[in-house]
Formats: sequence, structure tokens, C-alpha cells
Amino acid sequence: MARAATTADAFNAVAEPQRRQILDVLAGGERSVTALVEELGLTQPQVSKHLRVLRDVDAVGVREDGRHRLYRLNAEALKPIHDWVRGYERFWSERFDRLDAVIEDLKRQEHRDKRTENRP
Amino acid sequence: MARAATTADAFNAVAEPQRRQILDVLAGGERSVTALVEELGLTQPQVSKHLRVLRDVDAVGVREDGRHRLYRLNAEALKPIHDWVRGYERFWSERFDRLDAVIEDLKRQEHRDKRTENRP
DNA sequence: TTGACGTATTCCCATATCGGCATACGATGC
DNA sequence: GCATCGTATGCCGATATGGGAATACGTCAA
Repeated sequence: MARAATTADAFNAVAEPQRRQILDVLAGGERSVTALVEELGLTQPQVSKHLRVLRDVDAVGVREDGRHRLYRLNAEALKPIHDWVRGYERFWSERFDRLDAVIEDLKRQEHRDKRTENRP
Repeated sequence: MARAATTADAFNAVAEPQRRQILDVLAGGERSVTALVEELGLTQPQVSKHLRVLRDVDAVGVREDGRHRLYRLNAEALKPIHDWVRGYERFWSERFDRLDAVIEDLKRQEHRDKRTENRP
């Protein structure tokens, strides 16, 4: 056994910078492979391969149009990432600064309580 | 040349499920390596290695405490991920449905303008 | 039908990655 | 000093990954 859980999920798909770029372009609307090749300055096989990965995690969809294949964004697939990272929002968001301060105070209070609770 | 840009950035660090688990635990407060080993059911070298990766991208910090090493979350490092994925929020959030419709209308309008702007 | 175009796939190379095991290393307690 | 604990690192094997080049495949035009 070796190298477990490289599970082709959205997190992995998005870990590659060029794939993020592809998604960013597709956010602007459908594109053919050639269009992506030109806009991103990548080779055609490169783009096709990245699109394959994105398709496997359902982050993009395809539509046939003559000899072209038009790819479109399917942002739903990114929601799990959003949901996960949003759980950390409070650690940096100013909106929660006050709340954090209060929590810290409570923690300190709790510590003091523990240190003194068994004293005469 | 081969395999470019697997750049040890936050996106990559977080692409590994077990590393996300570690961060999730650390979100609850400082932990020693052993504590993480027990809470997650991983081997000690596994945990140490994952922590190394997380430390390299500055997603966690360490503090020495006797022969223990206490790791803590540094959520700031996850902000780039949040910022990036937040750009896609509008694709699934109902709150933006109306706005999307308006934008689409504007795009169509623009297309019409372009198609006719050089006509007599 | 033939040829060009648009795209996907295959093969190969170099390297990165993960797990397991063993081991090294620093701090502590006896 | 010596054994032990807590942790980090090194090495290995298996596999995945990304790039490049070549090629296969399907569609359309002449």
C-alpha cells in the first residue's frame, strides 16, 4: 500500500494553479479548448488534461458544438471548499474580533477558576 | 523538466484530507503531536510530517513546552483560499440570483450593441 | 473521399507524494 | 550518566502527477 487518499476531489483539482486559472476564465462564460489555450498560453494537451481533471470532479461541464467542445463552469462543485474554509472565517474577519476577544476573556477566566477551585 | 508548480502553497497543503482534519482539531485549540495522534488515529510520523507541510505554508505555528511541542492554528494562511473561492459564491448563492440575472441581461445588451455599432 | 481542423489520449520522463519502518535527537527524570 | 518520553527525520517502495511529443479520433469542408 502507498499513497492513499489523493482522492480526486475538488480540493485536489483546485490545488493546481493552472486549473484555478481555467476556472477563473470559465467564470466569464463558455470557452472552447482552443480559446482557453490562447487565453492562458498553455499547450492544447495541457488544457485538455486539466479539463479532464476538472470534469472528473464535476467542476466543469461540456457541450458539443460542431467540432468544438464548449466547456462551462459548474461552480457547485466548489461549494464544499467554500463551506470548509468558511469555518475559519472568524479567525481573521474583523466582524468577529469583538466576539473573539470575549471568548479569550472567558478562557482566561476559566483558567483562573481552575487554578483556584481546589484551594481552601 | 517535469511537474512544475506543485508549489507548496496553502491550496496544496489543504488538498490532503488528513491535513484538513488536523487543522479542524487545532481550530479547537493548541495540541501536542501525541494528542493529535490519539485524536485522529494516525501514526506519529504521519502527524509530524503533515504538521511539517502545514508549517511550511504557515498554516500552523509551534510552541515548545518541555519535551512537548504545542501546535496551534494560524488561520490567516487559509485566507487566500477563502478569497479565491468566495469569487464563486454568487454561482450558487440564492442571494445573488437576481443580480446574476441583471448581469446576464447587461451582457446580452452589450452583445447587441457590438453587433450593430458599425452598421449604417 | 480526402484533407484540415479541434480535441482527447497515450507514452515517456522526471519528480513529488504518502505510508511504514527505523532511527536520530532533545528534554526530562531517576 | 542512563533510560525514557516526545518528536522529527531519513530511507524505501508504490504510485500519482505534470509536461512534452506524438498520435488517435471525430467533424466538417471541398
